[in-house]
Amino acid sequence: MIFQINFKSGMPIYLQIVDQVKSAAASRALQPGEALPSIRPLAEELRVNRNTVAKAYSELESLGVIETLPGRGCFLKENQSALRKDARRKLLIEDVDQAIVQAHHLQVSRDEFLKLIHERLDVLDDKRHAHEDLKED
Amino acid sequence: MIFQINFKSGMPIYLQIVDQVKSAAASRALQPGEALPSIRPLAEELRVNRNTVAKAYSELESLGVIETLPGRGCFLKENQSALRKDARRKLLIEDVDQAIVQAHHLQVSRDEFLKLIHERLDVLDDKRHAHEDLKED
Amino acid sequence: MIFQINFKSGMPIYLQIVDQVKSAAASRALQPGEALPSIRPLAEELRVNRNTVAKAYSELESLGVIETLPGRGCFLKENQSALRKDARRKLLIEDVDQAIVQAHHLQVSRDEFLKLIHERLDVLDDKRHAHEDLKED
Amino acid sequence: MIFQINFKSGMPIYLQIVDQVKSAAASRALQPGEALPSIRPLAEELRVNRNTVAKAYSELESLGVIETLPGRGCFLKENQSALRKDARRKLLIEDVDQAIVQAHHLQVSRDEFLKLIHERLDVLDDKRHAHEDLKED
DNA sequence: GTGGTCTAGACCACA
DNA sequence: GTGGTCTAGACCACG
Repeated sequence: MIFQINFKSGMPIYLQIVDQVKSAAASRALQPGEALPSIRPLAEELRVNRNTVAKAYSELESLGVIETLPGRGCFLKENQSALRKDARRKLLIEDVDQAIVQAHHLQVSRDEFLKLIHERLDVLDDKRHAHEDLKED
Repeated sequence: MIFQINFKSGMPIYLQIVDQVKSAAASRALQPGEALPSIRPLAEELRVNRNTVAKAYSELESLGVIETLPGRGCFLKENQSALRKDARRKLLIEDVDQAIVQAHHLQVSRDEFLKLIHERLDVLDDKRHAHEDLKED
Repeated sequence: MIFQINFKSGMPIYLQIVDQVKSAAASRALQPGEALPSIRPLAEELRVNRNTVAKAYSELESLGVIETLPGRGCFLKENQSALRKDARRKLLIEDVDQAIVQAHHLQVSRDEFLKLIHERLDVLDDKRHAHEDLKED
Repeated sequence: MIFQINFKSGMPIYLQIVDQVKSAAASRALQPGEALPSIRPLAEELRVNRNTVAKAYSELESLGVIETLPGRGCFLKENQSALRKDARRKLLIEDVDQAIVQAHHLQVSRDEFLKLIHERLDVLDDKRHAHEDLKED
Protein backbone atom coordinates (compact mmCIF):
# COMPACT_ATOMS: atom_id res chain seq x y z
CA MET A 1 0.00 0.00 0.00
CA ILE A 2 1.55 3.26 -1.15
CA PHE A 3 0.40 6.64 0.07
CA GLN A 4 1.06 9.99 -1.52
CA ILE A 5 0.34 12.95 0.76
CA ASN A 6 0.14 16.52 -0.51
CA PHE A 7 0.92 18.78 2.44
CA LYS A 8 0.28 22.03 0.57
CA SER A 9 -3.14 21.27 -0.86
CA GLY A 10 -4.99 22.42 2.23
CA MET A 11 -6.98 19.21 2.11
CA PRO A 12 -6.81 17.58 5.53
CA ILE A 13 -4.14 14.91 5.63
CA TYR A 14 -6.42 12.42 7.32
CA LEU A 15 -8.92 12.80 4.46
CA GLN A 16 -6.21 12.22 1.89
CA ILE A 17 -5.43 8.95 3.64
CA VAL A 18 -9.11 8.03 3.79
CA ASP A 19 -9.54 8.64 0.07
CA GLN A 20 -6.47 6.66 -0.86
CA VAL A 21 -7.49 3.69 1.23
CA LYS A 22 -10.92 3.80 -0.37
CA SER A 23 -9.33 3.93 -3.80
CA ALA A 24 -6.99 1.06 -3.02
CA ALA A 25 -9.91 -0.97 -1.75
CA ALA A 26 -11.99 -0.17 -4.83
CA SER A 27 -9.26 -1.30 -7.15
CA ARG A 28 -8.50 -4.46 -5.22
CA ALA A 29 -5.01 -3.18 -4.59
CA LEU A 30 -6.11 -3.87 -1.03
CA GLN A 31 -7.91 -7.19 -0.64
CA PRO A 32 -10.85 -7.78 1.70
CA GLY A 33 -9.52 -9.14 4.99
CA GLU A 34 -6.05 -7.79 4.28
CA ALA A 35 -4.28 -5.82 7.01
CA LEU A 36 -3.69 -2.11 6.56
CA PRO A 37 -0.33 -0.65 7.57
CA SER A 38 -0.14 -0.25 11.34
CA ILE A 39 -0.78 3.26 12.58
CA ARG A 40 2.62 4.03 14.03
CA PRO A 41 4.85 2.83 11.16
CA LEU A 42 2.59 4.49 8.61
CA ALA A 43 2.70 7.74 10.54
CA GLU A 44 6.48 7.62 10.48
CA GLU A 45 6.59 6.83 6.79
CA LEU A 46 4.28 9.74 5.98
CA ARG A 47 6.06 12.07 8.44
CA VAL A 48 2.76 12.67 10.18
CA ASN A 49 1.55 12.39 13.76
CA ARG A 50 0.17 9.06 14.90
CA ASN A 51 -3.19 10.64 15.63
CA THR A 52 -3.59 11.84 12.08
CA VAL A 53 -3.40 8.30 10.77
CA ALA A 54 -5.53 7.09 13.65
CA LYS A 55 -8.21 9.61 12.75
CA ALA A 56 -8.18 8.46 9.13
CA TYR A 57 -8.57 4.83 10.19
CA SER A 58 -11.27 5.76 12.68
CA GLU A 59 -13.14 7.57 9.92
CA LEU A 60 -12.76 4.55 7.65
CA GLU A 61 -14.15 2.32 10.36
CA SER A 62 -17.19 4.51 10.91
CA LEU A 63 -17.70 4.42 7.13
CA GLY A 64 -17.69 0.64 7.33
CA VAL A 65 -14.68 0.30 5.05
CA ILE A 66 -12.30 -1.26 7.55
CA GLU A 67 -12.59 -2.99 10.88
CA THR A 68 -10.16 -2.50 13.72
CA LEU A 69 -9.25 -5.10 16.30
CA PRO A 70 -7.53 -3.27 19.18
CA GLY A 71 -4.14 -4.74 19.83
CA ARG A 72 -4.25 -6.66 16.54
CA GLY A 73 -4.51 -4.12 13.76
CA CYS A 74 -6.87 -2.77 11.11
CA PHE A 75 -8.31 -4.89 8.33
CA LEU A 76 -10.31 -4.27 5.18
CA LYS A 77 -13.89 -5.39 5.73
CA GLU A 78 -15.22 -8.34 3.78
CA ASN A 79 -18.66 -7.00 2.99
CA GLN A 80 -17.93 -3.78 1.14
CA SER A 81 -21.37 -2.26 0.67
CA ALA A 82 -21.83 -0.45 -2.62
CA LEU A 83 -23.71 2.82 -2.68
CA ARG A 84 -26.91 3.10 -4.71
CA LYS A 85 -26.32 4.09 -8.28
CA ASP A 86 -27.63 7.64 -8.04
CA ALA A 87 -25.69 8.25 -4.84
CA ARG A 88 -22.48 7.14 -6.54
CA ARG A 89 -23.32 9.34 -9.50
CA LYS A 90 -23.71 12.36 -7.24
CA LEU A 91 -20.31 11.79 -5.62
CA LEU A 92 -18.69 11.35 -8.99
CA ILE A 93 -20.30 14.47 -10.46
CA GLU A 94 -18.51 16.59 -7.87
CA ASP A 95 -15.09 15.49 -9.03
CA VAL A 96 -16.00 15.63 -12.69
CA ASP A 97 -17.34 19.17 -12.33
CA GLN A 98 -14.22 20.30 -10.56
CA ALA A 99 -12.07 19.00 -13.41
CA ILE A 100 -14.31 20.68 -15.99
CA VAL A 101 -14.24 24.01 -14.16
CA GLN A 102 -10.47 23.77 -13.86
CA ALA A 103 -10.25 23.07 -17.59
CA HIS A 104 -12.37 26.10 -18.26
CA HIS A 105 -10.27 28.28 -15.99
CA LEU A 106 -7.17 27.09 -17.79
CA GLN A 107 -8.88 27.67 -21.13
CA VAL A 108 -8.45 24.11 -22.26
CA SER A 109 -10.85 23.42 -25.11
CA ARG A 110 -13.49 20.75 -24.90
CA ASP A 111 -11.66 18.55 -27.38
CA GLU A 112 -8.32 18.92 -25.65
CA PHE A 113 -10.04 18.12 -22.37
CA LEU A 114 -11.65 14.95 -23.72
CA LYS A 115 -8.39 13.86 -25.23
CA LEU A 116 -6.69 14.32 -21.88
CA ILE A 117 -9.38 12.27 -20.17
CA HIS A 118 -8.76 9.34 -22.49
CA GLU A 119 -5.03 9.61 -21.99
CA ARG A 120 -5.34 9.53 -18.21
CA LEU A 121 -7.82 6.67 -18.30
CA ASP A 122 -5.24 4.64 -20.20
CA VAL A 123 -2.33 5.70 -18.01
CA LEU A 124 -4.13 4.91 -14.75
CA ASP A 125 -5.37 1.61 -16.13
CA ASP A 126 -1.81 0.60 -16.91
CA LYS A 127 -0.67 1.58 -13.42
CA ARG A 128 -3.38 -0.51 -11.87
CA HIS A 129 -2.47 -3.56 -13.89
CA ALA A 130 1.21 -3.19 -13.08
CA HIS A 131 0.26 -3.06 -9.42
CA GLU A 132 -1.78 -6.23 -9.61
CA ASP A 133 1.04 -8.01 -11.42
CA LEU A 134 3.41 -7.08 -8.60
CA LYS A 135 1.15 -8.64 -6.01
CA GLU A 136 1.08 -11.90 -7.90
CA ASP A 137 4.81 -12.41 -7.36
CA MET B 1 -15.54 34.13 -13.64
CA ILE B 2 -17.21 30.95 -12.40
CA PHE B 3 -16.47 29.47 -9.01
CA GLN B 4 -17.06 25.92 -7.89
CA ILE B 5 -16.94 25.48 -4.12
CA ASN B 6 -16.92 22.06 -2.49
CA PHE B 7 -18.08 22.43 1.09
CA LYS B 8 -17.43 18.85 2.09
CA SER B 9 -13.89 18.46 0.78
CA GLY B 10 -12.35 19.76 3.97
CA MET B 11 -10.27 22.15 1.91
CA PRO B 12 -10.69 25.66 3.33
CA ILE B 13 -13.21 27.60 1.28
CA TYR B 14 -11.02 30.67 1.08
CA LEU B 15 -8.24 28.52 -0.39
CA GLN B 16 -10.58 27.09 -3.00
CA ILE B 17 -11.36 30.63 -4.13
CA VAL B 18 -7.68 31.55 -4.14
CA ASP B 19 -6.78 28.54 -6.26
CA GLN B 20 -9.50 29.17 -8.79
CA VAL B 21 -8.54 32.80 -9.22
CA LYS B 22 -4.94 31.73 -9.65
CA SER B 23 -5.93 29.14 -12.27
CA ALA B 24 -7.99 31.66 -14.21
CA ALA B 25 -5.12 34.12 -14.06
CA ALA B 26 -2.59 31.49 -15.09
CA SER B 27 -4.42 30.85 -18.35
CA ARG B 28 -5.34 34.43 -19.14
CA ALA B 29 -9.02 33.50 -18.71
CA LEU B 30 -8.82 36.43 -16.34
CA GLN B 31 -7.00 39.28 -18.06
CA PRO B 32 -4.50 41.56 -16.31
CA GLY B 33 -6.35 44.66 -15.16
CA GLU B 34 -9.70 42.88 -15.28
CA ALA B 35 -12.01 43.28 -12.29
CA LEU B 36 -12.81 40.39 -9.98
CA PRO B 37 -16.37 39.94 -8.66
CA SER B 38 -17.11 42.20 -5.69
CA ILE B 39 -16.95 40.60 -2.29
CA ARG B 40 -20.58 40.95 -1.22
CA PRO B 41 -22.27 39.61 -4.39
CA LEU B 42 -19.75 36.79 -4.68
CA ALA B 43 -20.31 35.82 -1.06
CA GLU B 44 -24.05 35.67 -1.72
CA GLU B 45 -23.63 33.65 -4.90
CA LEU B 46 -21.38 31.12 -3.16
CA ARG B 47 -23.55 31.04 0.00
CA VAL B 48 -20.52 31.90 2.06
CA ASN B 49 -19.76 34.51 4.71
CA ARG B 50 -18.36 37.77 3.36
CA ASN B 51 -15.37 37.40 5.67
CA THR B 52 -14.43 34.23 3.84
CA VAL B 53 -14.34 35.90 0.42
CA ALA B 54 -12.54 38.87 1.93
CA LYS B 55 -9.93 36.52 3.35
CA ALA B 56 -9.40 34.91 -0.06
CA TYR B 57 -8.95 38.29 -1.73
CA SER B 58 -6.65 39.44 1.04
CA GLU B 59 -4.58 36.31 0.53
CA LEU B 60 -4.46 36.93 -3.21
CA GLU B 61 -3.36 40.49 -2.63
CA SER B 62 -0.55 39.47 -0.29
CA LEU B 63 0.49 36.94 -2.96
CA GLY B 64 0.69 39.80 -5.45
CA VAL B 65 -1.93 38.27 -7.73
CA ILE B 66 -4.51 41.02 -7.39
CA GLU B 67 -4.58 44.55 -6.12
CA THR B 68 -7.34 46.22 -4.14
CA LEU B 69 -8.32 49.79 -4.88
CA PRO B 70 -10.44 50.77 -1.91
CA GLY B 71 -13.87 51.89 -3.05
CA ARG B 72 -13.20 50.73 -6.60
CA GLY B 73 -12.82 46.98 -6.37
CA CYS B 74 -10.25 44.26 -6.87
CA PHE B 75 -8.28 43.84 -10.08
CA LEU B 76 -5.87 41.32 -11.51
CA LYS B 77 -2.37 42.75 -11.39
CA GLU B 78 -0.65 43.67 -14.66
CA ASN B 79 2.55 41.70 -14.23
CA GLN B 80 0.89 38.29 -13.99
CA SER B 81 2.85 35.66 -15.89
CA ALA B 82 0.76 33.11 -17.75
CA LEU B 83 1.79 29.54 -17.06
CA ARG B 84 3.19 27.54 -19.95
CA LYS B 85 0.88 25.05 -21.53
CA ASP B 86 2.40 21.95 -19.99
CA ALA B 87 2.30 23.55 -16.53
CA ARG B 88 -1.41 24.20 -16.93
CA ARG B 89 -1.80 20.65 -18.19
CA LYS B 90 -0.19 19.35 -15.02
CA LEU B 91 -2.66 21.25 -12.86
CA LEU B 92 -5.54 19.88 -14.87
CA ILE B 93 -4.23 16.32 -14.74
CA GLU B 94 -4.50 16.38 -10.94
CA ASP B 95 -8.21 17.06 -11.09
CA VAL B 96 -8.81 14.66 -13.94
CA ASP B 97 -6.99 11.87 -12.15
CA GLN B 98 -8.97 12.44 -9.00
CA ALA B 99 -12.22 12.11 -10.93
CA ILE B 100 -10.99 8.92 -12.62
CA VAL B 101 -9.89 7.36 -9.34
CA GLN B 102 -13.23 8.24 -7.83
CA ALA B 103 -15.03 6.65 -10.79
CA HIS B 104 -12.99 3.52 -10.32
CA HIS B 105 -13.64 3.49 -6.60
CA LEU B 106 -17.35 3.75 -7.30
CA GLN B 107 -17.05 1.03 -9.91
CA VAL B 108 -18.39 3.22 -12.66
CA SER B 109 -17.43 1.74 -16.02
CA ARG B 110 -15.29 3.64 -18.48
CA ASP B 111 -18.23 4.16 -20.82
CA GLU B 112 -20.55 5.38 -18.09
CA PHE B 113 -17.82 7.71 -16.93
CA LEU B 114 -17.28 9.19 -20.39
CA LYS B 115 -21.02 9.60 -20.84
CA LEU B 116 -21.17 11.49 -17.54
CA ILE B 117 -18.34 13.74 -18.63
CA HIS B 118 -20.21 14.78 -21.75
CA GLU B 119 -23.39 15.37 -19.75
CA ARG B 120 -21.64 17.63 -17.28
CA LEU B 121 -19.78 19.49 -20.01
CA ASP B 122 -23.16 20.34 -21.52
CA VAL B 123 -24.78 21.21 -18.19
CA LEU B 124 -21.95 23.48 -17.12
CA ASP B 125 -21.80 25.07 -20.55
CA ASP B 126 -25.48 25.94 -20.24
CA LYS B 127 -24.90 27.38 -16.79
CA ARG B 128 -22.09 29.49 -18.10
CA HIS B 129 -24.19 30.83 -20.94
CA ALA B 130 -27.06 31.61 -18.63
CA HIS B 131 -24.59 33.39 -16.42
CA GLU B 132 -23.26 35.46 -19.27
CA ASP B 133 -26.77 36.27 -20.43
CA LEU B 134 -27.55 37.57 -16.97
CA LYS B 135 -24.56 39.83 -17.10
CA GLU B 136 -25.72 41.28 -20.39
CA ASP B 137 -28.95 42.51 -18.81
CA MET C 1 -21.65 28.68 38.00
CA ILE C 2 -18.65 27.58 40.04
CA PHE C 3 -16.23 24.97 38.81
CA GLN C 4 -13.78 23.02 40.92
CA ILE C 5 -11.10 21.26 38.88
CA ASN C 6 -8.68 18.79 40.38
CA PHE C 7 -5.67 18.56 38.09
CA LYS C 8 -3.90 15.79 39.99
CA SER C 9 -6.80 13.37 40.33
CA GLY C 10 -6.10 11.73 37.00
CA MET C 11 -9.80 12.11 36.21
CA PRO C 12 -10.05 13.76 32.79
CA ILE C 13 -10.62 17.47 33.13
CA TYR C 14 -13.33 17.52 30.51
CA LEU C 15 -15.27 14.89 32.48
CA GLN C 16 -14.99 16.93 35.66
CA ILE C 17 -16.59 19.82 33.79
CA VAL C 18 -19.29 17.57 32.36
CA ASP C 19 -20.18 16.21 35.77
CA GLN C 20 -20.37 19.60 37.36
CA VAL C 21 -22.62 21.01 34.65
CA LYS C 22 -24.86 17.97 34.91
CA SER C 23 -25.07 18.40 38.66
CA ALA C 24 -25.96 22.06 38.39
CA ALA C 25 -28.59 21.29 35.75
CA ALA C 26 -30.03 18.40 37.72
CA SER C 27 -30.80 20.66 40.65
CA ARG C 28 -31.94 23.71 38.70
CA ALA C 29 -28.93 25.61 40.00
CA LEU C 30 -28.55 26.19 36.26
CA GLN C 31 -31.87 27.19 34.73
CA PRO C 32 -33.20 25.82 31.41
CA GLY C 33 -32.39 28.30 28.66
CA GLU C 34 -29.63 29.88 30.70
CA ALA C 35 -26.29 30.46 29.01
CA LEU C 36 -23.23 28.52 30.09
CA PRO C 37 -19.92 30.32 30.36
CA SER C 38 -18.37 30.82 26.92
CA ILE C 39 -15.66 28.35 26.04
CA ARG C 40 -12.72 30.71 25.84
CA PRO C 41 -13.25 32.71 29.05
CA LEU C 42 -14.01 29.54 31.00
CA ALA C 43 -10.86 27.91 29.65
CA GLU C 44 -8.86 30.88 30.86
CA GLU C 45 -10.48 30.87 34.28
CA LEU C 46 -9.79 27.18 34.72
CA ARG C 47 -6.26 27.48 33.23
CA VAL C 48 -7.13 24.85 30.67
CA ASN C 49 -6.92 24.65 26.89
CA ARG C 50 -9.94 25.85 24.92
CA ASN C 51 -10.40 22.41 23.42
CA THR C 52 -10.76 20.79 26.80
CA VAL C 53 -13.77 22.94 27.62
CA ALA C 54 -15.05 22.51 24.07
CA LYS C 55 -14.87 18.75 24.45
CA ALA C 56 -16.84 18.92 27.69
CA TYR C 57 -19.53 21.05 26.06
CA SER C 58 -19.59 18.83 23.01
CA GLU C 59 -20.08 15.81 25.26
CA LEU C 60 -22.89 17.62 27.09
CA GLU C 61 -24.57 18.41 23.79
CA SER C 62 -24.43 14.81 22.61
CA LEU C 63 -25.95 13.87 25.98
CA GLY C 64 -28.79 16.28 25.25
CA VAL C 65 -28.03 18.41 28.29
CA ILE C 66 -27.13 21.61 26.49
CA GLU C 67 -27.59 23.01 23.03
CA THR C 68 -24.99 25.01 21.22
CA LEU C 69 -25.69 27.76 18.72
CA PRO C 70 -22.44 28.37 16.82
CA GLY C 71 -21.45 31.98 17.05
CA ARG C 72 -23.98 32.56 19.85
CA GLY C 73 -23.00 30.35 22.73
CA CYS C 74 -24.10 27.27 24.67
CA PHE C 75 -27.40 27.05 26.52
CA LEU C 76 -29.04 24.63 28.90
CA LYS C 77 -31.80 22.77 27.08
CA GLU C 78 -35.40 23.59 27.95
CA ASN C 79 -36.70 20.07 28.39
CA GLN C 80 -34.13 19.33 31.04
CA SER C 81 -35.76 17.16 33.68
CA ALA C 82 -34.66 17.94 37.17
CA LEU C 83 -33.51 14.83 38.95
CA ARG C 84 -35.75 13.60 41.70
CA LYS C 85 -34.50 14.24 45.15
CA ASP C 86 -33.34 10.69 45.75
CA ALA C 87 -31.43 10.65 42.45
CA ARG C 88 -29.54 13.78 43.48
CA ARG C 89 -28.93 12.19 46.82
CA LYS C 90 -27.39 9.17 45.12
CA LEU C 91 -24.94 11.36 43.19
CA LEU C 92 -23.94 13.16 46.32
CA ILE C 93 -23.53 9.94 48.28
CA GLU C 94 -20.76 8.86 45.90
CA ASP C 95 -18.64 11.87 46.74
CA VAL C 96 -19.45 11.75 50.43
CA ASP C 97 -18.50 8.10 50.63
CA GLN C 98 -15.21 8.70 48.90
CA ALA C 99 -14.32 11.36 51.45
CA ILE C 100 -15.31 9.08 54.31
CA VAL C 101 -13.28 6.17 52.94
CA GLN C 102 -10.28 8.44 52.51
CA ALA C 103 -10.69 9.65 56.09
CA HIS C 104 -10.72 6.06 57.22
CA HIS C 105 -7.62 5.19 55.20
CA LEU C 106 -5.89 8.13 56.77
CA GLN C 107 -7.16 7.06 60.19
CA VAL C 108 -8.85 10.39 60.82
CA SER C 109 -11.34 10.02 63.66
CA ARG C 110 -15.02 10.69 63.19
CA ASP C 111 -14.89 13.83 65.26
CA GLU C 112 -11.84 15.22 63.47
CA PHE C 113 -13.56 14.46 60.18
CA LEU C 114 -16.76 16.29 61.14
CA LYS C 115 -14.78 19.24 62.38
CA LEU C 116 -12.98 19.40 59.05
CA ILE C 117 -16.28 19.30 57.17
CA HIS C 118 -17.54 22.35 59.03
CA GLU C 119 -14.30 24.20 58.42
CA ARG C 120 -14.42 23.58 54.68
CA LEU C 121 -18.10 24.48 54.47
CA ASP C 122 -17.23 27.86 55.95
CA VAL C 123 -14.16 28.37 53.77
CA LEU C 124 -15.95 27.51 50.54
CA ASP C 125 -18.94 29.63 51.51
CA ASP C 126 -16.67 32.62 51.91
CA LYS C 127 -15.07 31.92 48.53
CA ARG C 128 -18.47 31.74 46.89
CA HIS C 129 -19.58 35.03 48.36
CA ALA C 130 -16.40 36.73 47.27
CA HIS C 131 -17.07 35.38 43.79
CA GLU C 132 -20.61 36.71 43.72
CA ASP C 133 -19.47 40.09 44.95
CA LEU C 134 -17.04 40.27 42.05
CA LYS C 135 -19.83 39.63 39.58
CA GLU C 136 -21.91 42.48 40.99
CA ASP C 137 -19.24 45.02 40.10
CA MET D 1 -5.67 -5.03 51.59
CA ILE D 2 -8.88 -4.24 49.78
CA PHE D 3 -8.98 -2.34 46.53
CA GLN D 4 -11.88 -0.46 45.01
CA ILE D 5 -11.48 0.32 41.30
CA ASN D 6 -13.79 2.71 39.46
CA PHE D 7 -13.62 1.92 35.76
CA LYS D 8 -15.87 4.78 34.69
CA SER D 9 -14.07 7.60 36.47
CA GLY D 10 -11.52 8.05 33.71
CA MET D 11 -8.82 7.99 36.35
CA PRO D 12 -6.06 5.64 35.20
CA ILE D 13 -6.51 2.28 36.87
CA TYR D 14 -2.86 1.95 37.78
CA LEU D 15 -3.06 5.32 39.56
CA GLN D 16 -6.10 4.24 41.53
CA ILE D 17 -4.09 1.28 42.79
CA VAL D 18 -1.08 3.46 43.58
CA ASP D 19 -3.17 5.95 45.53
CA GLN D 20 -4.89 3.30 47.57
CA VAL D 21 -1.61 1.65 48.53
CA LYS D 22 -0.15 5.02 49.44
CA SER D 23 -3.17 5.94 51.57
CA ALA D 24 -3.03 2.63 53.42
CA ALA D 25 0.70 3.04 53.97
CA ALA D 26 0.37 6.68 55.05
CA SER D 27 -1.89 5.71 57.90
CA ARG D 28 -0.16 2.47 58.89
CA ALA D 29 -3.20 0.51 57.75
CA LEU D 30 -0.53 -1.33 55.79
CA GLN D 31 2.44 -2.11 58.02
CA PRO D 32 6.11 -1.76 56.98
CA GLY D 33 7.41 -5.13 55.83
CA GLU D 34 3.93 -6.40 55.12
CA ALA D 35 3.38 -8.18 51.79
CA LEU D 36 1.18 -6.74 49.07
CA PRO D 37 -1.10 -9.00 47.03
CA SER D 38 0.73 -10.75 44.20
CA ILE D 39 0.29 -9.26 40.75
CA ARG D 40 -1.49 -12.11 39.02
CA PRO D 41 -4.19 -12.84 41.64
CA LEU D 42 -4.78 -9.14 42.18
CA ALA D 43 -5.17 -8.58 38.45
CA GLU D 44 -7.72 -11.37 38.32
CA GLU D 45 -9.60 -10.06 41.33
CA LEU D 46 -9.78 -6.57 39.86
CA ARG D 47 -10.54 -7.86 36.32
CA VAL D 48 -7.61 -5.91 34.99
CA ASN D 49 -4.64 -6.72 32.76
CA ARG D 50 -1.59 -7.93 34.67
CA ASN D 51 0.47 -5.20 33.01
CA THR D 52 -1.72 -2.63 34.69
CA VAL D 53 -1.09 -3.98 38.18
CA ALA D 54 2.58 -4.42 37.35
CA LYS D 55 2.71 -0.79 36.28
CA ALA D 56 1.17 0.33 39.56
CA TYR D 57 3.68 -1.70 41.59
CA SER D 58 6.54 -0.47 39.44
CA GLU D 59 5.40 3.09 40.05
CA LEU D 60 5.22 2.42 43.79
CA GLU D 61 8.70 0.94 43.74
CA SER D 62 10.18 3.92 41.91
CA LEU D 63 8.45 6.12 44.50
CA GLY D 64 10.23 4.16 47.21
CA VAL D 65 6.99 3.00 48.78
CA ILE D 66 7.43 -0.70 48.21
CA GLU D 67 10.27 -3.00 47.27
CA THR D 68 10.15 -6.00 44.96
CA LEU D 69 12.05 -9.14 45.82
CA PRO D 70 12.03 -11.17 42.59
CA GLY D 71 10.43 -14.53 43.17
CA ARG D 72 9.29 -13.54 46.66
CA GLY D 73 6.80 -10.77 46.16
CA CYS D 74 6.31 -7.09 46.90
CA PHE D 75 6.62 -5.63 50.39
CA LEU D 76 6.01 -2.28 52.00
CA LYS D 77 9.38 -0.68 52.66
CA GLU D 78 10.61 -0.48 56.24
CA ASN D 79 11.58 3.15 56.26
CA GLN D 80 8.12 4.18 55.20
CA SER D 81 7.32 7.34 57.12
CA ALA D 82 3.72 7.90 58.00
CA LEU D 83 2.58 11.24 56.66
CA ARG D 84 2.43 14.08 59.09
CA LYS D 85 -0.98 15.00 60.25
CA ASP D 86 -1.35 18.16 58.18
CA ALA D 87 -0.23 16.33 55.04
CA ARG D 88 -2.93 13.73 55.58
CA ARG D 89 -5.35 16.54 56.28
CA LYS D 90 -4.54 18.11 52.92
CA LEU D 91 -5.32 14.88 51.10
CA LEU D 92 -8.59 14.61 52.92
CA ILE D 93 -9.55 18.22 52.23
CA GLU D 94 -9.55 17.50 48.50
CA ASP D 95 -12.19 14.86 48.83
CA VAL D 96 -14.22 16.86 51.32
CA ASP D 97 -14.23 19.89 49.06
CA GLN D 98 -15.38 17.88 46.11
CA ALA D 99 -18.33 16.57 48.09
CA ILE D 100 -19.21 20.10 49.23
CA VAL D 101 -19.07 21.52 45.71
CA GLN D 102 -21.25 18.68 44.51
CA ALA D 103 -23.74 19.41 47.27
CA HIS D 104 -23.79 23.03 46.21
CA HIS D 105 -24.38 22.13 42.57
CA LEU D 106 -27.23 19.90 43.64
CA GLN D 107 -28.55 22.67 45.85
CA VAL D 108 -28.49 20.52 48.91
CA SER D 109 -28.67 22.72 51.96
CA ARG D 110 -25.97 22.73 54.57
CA ASP D 111 -28.16 20.96 57.07
CA GLU D 112 -29.26 18.28 54.64
CA PHE D 113 -25.62 17.79 53.69
CA LEU D 114 -24.50 17.36 57.27
CA LYS D 115 -27.34 14.97 57.94
CA LEU D 116 -26.27 12.91 54.95
CA ILE D 117 -22.68 12.84 56.21
CA HIS D 118 -23.76 11.37 59.53
CA GLU D 119 -25.93 8.81 57.80
CA ARG D 120 -23.12 7.63 55.56
CA LEU D 121 -20.65 7.54 58.44
CA ASP D 122 -22.99 5.15 60.20
CA VAL D 123 -23.69 3.07 57.11
CA LEU D 124 -20.04 2.69 56.18
CA ASP D 125 -19.10 1.92 59.76
CA ASP D 126 -21.56 -0.93 59.76
CA LYS D 127 -20.21 -2.22 56.45
CA ARG D 128 -16.70 -2.12 57.79
CA HIS D 129 -17.60 -4.10 60.85
CA ALA D 130 -19.41 -6.67 58.77
CA HIS D 131 -16.32 -6.96 56.63
CA GLU D 132 -14.04 -7.48 59.58
CA ASP D 133 -16.36 -10.11 60.94
CA LEU D 134 -16.10 -11.92 57.63
CA LYS D 135 -12.34 -11.93 57.80
CA GLU D 136 -12.43 -13.51 61.24
CA ASP D 137 -14.21 -16.56 59.85
C1' DG E 1 -16.47 37.90 19.68
C1' DT E 2 -18.72 32.74 18.99
C1' DG E 3 -18.02 27.46 18.33
C1' DG E 4 -15.56 23.85 15.26
C1' DT E 5 -11.56 21.26 13.15
C1' DC E 6 -6.87 19.49 12.22
C1' DT E 7 -2.51 18.29 13.80
C1' DA E 8 0.42 16.98 17.46
C1' DG E 9 2.61 14.94 21.85
C1' DA E 10 2.17 12.21 25.86
C1' DC E 11 0.03 8.68 28.17
C1' DC E 12 -3.10 4.50 28.94
C1' DA E 13 -4.81 -0.39 28.54
C1' DC E 14 -4.05 -4.43 26.47
C1' DA E 15 -1.89 -8.81 23.68
C1' DG F 1 4.11 -4.38 19.66
C1' DT F 2 -1.30 -2.88 18.91
C1' DG F 3 -5.14 0.85 18.93
C1' DG F 4 -7.38 4.53 22.05
C1' DT F 5 -7.67 8.94 24.79
C1' DC F 6 -6.65 13.50 26.78
C1' DT F 7 -4.66 17.87 26.36
C1' DA F 8 -2.92 21.46 23.58
C1' DG F 9 -1.95 25.04 19.77
C1' DA F 10 -3.12 26.94 15.44
C1' DC F 11 -6.38 27.81 12.13
C1' DC F 12 -11.17 28.12 9.95
C1' DA F 13 -16.08 29.83 9.24
C1' DC F 14 -19.28 32.73 10.86
C1' DG F 15 -22.17 36.85 13.43
